[in-house]
Amino acid sequence: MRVRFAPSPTGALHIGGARTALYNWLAARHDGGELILRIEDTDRERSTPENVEQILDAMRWLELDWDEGPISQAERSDSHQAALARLLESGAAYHDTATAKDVEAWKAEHGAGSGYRGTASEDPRAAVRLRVPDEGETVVEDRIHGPVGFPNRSHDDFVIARGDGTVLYNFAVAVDDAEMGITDVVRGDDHLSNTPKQLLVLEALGHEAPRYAHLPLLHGPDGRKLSKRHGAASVQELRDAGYLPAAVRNYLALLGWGADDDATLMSTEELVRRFRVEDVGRAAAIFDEKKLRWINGRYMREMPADEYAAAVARHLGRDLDQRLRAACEIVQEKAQTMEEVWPLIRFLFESPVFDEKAWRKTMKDDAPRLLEAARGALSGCDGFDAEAVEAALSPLPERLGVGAGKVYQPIRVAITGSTVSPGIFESVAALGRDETLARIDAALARLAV
RNA sequence: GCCGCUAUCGUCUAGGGGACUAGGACGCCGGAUUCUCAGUCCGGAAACCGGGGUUCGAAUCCCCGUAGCGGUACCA
Repeated sequence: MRVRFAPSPTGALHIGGARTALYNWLAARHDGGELILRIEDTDRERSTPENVEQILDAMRWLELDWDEGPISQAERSDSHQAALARLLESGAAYHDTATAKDVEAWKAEHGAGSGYRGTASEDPRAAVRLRVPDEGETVVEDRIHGPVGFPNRSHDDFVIARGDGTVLYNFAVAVDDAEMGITDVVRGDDHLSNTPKQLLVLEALGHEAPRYAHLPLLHGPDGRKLSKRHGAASVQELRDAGYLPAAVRNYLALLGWGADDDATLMSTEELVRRFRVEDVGRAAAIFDEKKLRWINGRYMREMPADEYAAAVARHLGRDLDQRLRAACEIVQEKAQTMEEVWPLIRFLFESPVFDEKAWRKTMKDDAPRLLEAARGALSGCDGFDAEAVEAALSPLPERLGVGAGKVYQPIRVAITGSTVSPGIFESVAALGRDETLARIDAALARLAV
């Protein structure tokens, strides 16, 4: 099996494109086949090196490797020209000077259901059209949709090369897929209507057609086509939002495809083993970040501690020192994304910034008494790991005759500035005795004012 | 307009004529775990687009609507 992922470099790789890449990759790896990366850059305007690099970047981040390429479609123009010449010579294609307006006029005369048919011109600088039969239909044997028939009569003799001789997408794709020995084309549904044209080109050239599978499109939460308005719509945005590549692969795999036993969390190895193109659904799916978050959280919690710490360090752009390791230990159970990590551990690296609302809520009249008691217990505490801290603090509520929250929340606010943090014992232990006492003192001073 | 595709809880889906009082997951709501938040555990609400057929029987098959989407470029 030889499959290909063939994006056009028009900017960042979108989630829909990422899923197409993933499905091709899964199909290839499942089958022991090859994945070819081809860049559809025949539109010179939009195809910049930066845009190409963005796609490669996204692929690498997703950890989807390819076996051949990236191959520039534009650089295959010699092959395209040769194929074009053959069609011109055999009469399967012809030069035509007709403009869009001419085509429109022709249709007005012949009926909207009839495709345009032109007449051959001697002008070598006219666009080239492919002759489409008037009778019969072209059938796409799609692995997901089943057979889909298109009446030939409804297709125009479509343009395959511009007046300047450069070829157009539907022609280039057909030639490339055939010449590169692609056995399976797996791409978005938006290409289903293009497929009969490519089939017509293939037939005119005498090439065998690959198998086709058209994936349902991905939509945004409003049911419309996915775009920037929908938040994290590109792979780099997903990365910046703190998602893990493995979690993204898992989630994307589930968008349009499901294991027969409804399994949700699947390792990449499991996805490779179970994925089958013919099991992909037919309806468009909506990208739901909530579920991605949940899956991501599961992956974050299940990561080995070392790997987790390394990933956090990388995301934060910080050195992985002892302090960061300690921070990771107390936060791993809590964060759903990498982005959520920093706010929870920040207090270990910087002085607390007091959230005034939190302060007012917790620092009530008896706060000085409670903080003094906590301070005393902690300063006299034997050792300072989480167990020791718990042993020192846990008798306090009963001794002071108040609820546990009454004692712990002021401490939390004093050391973190916020009412939200990792567990209080772990947080205090990670901060260390000196700093904890200093922060409690600072809070006490602030209260005295 | 023309040519296609699609249609099960809010979302992702299971289902492929009787096993369906339509299952699972996310989300949501409620409860528990009372150091916050998160997590975890338990429970709950929540769907077969509409109308015709076919059949003893339809979420499952067919037709017609409707809606959404795609193509209809000398874009990809």
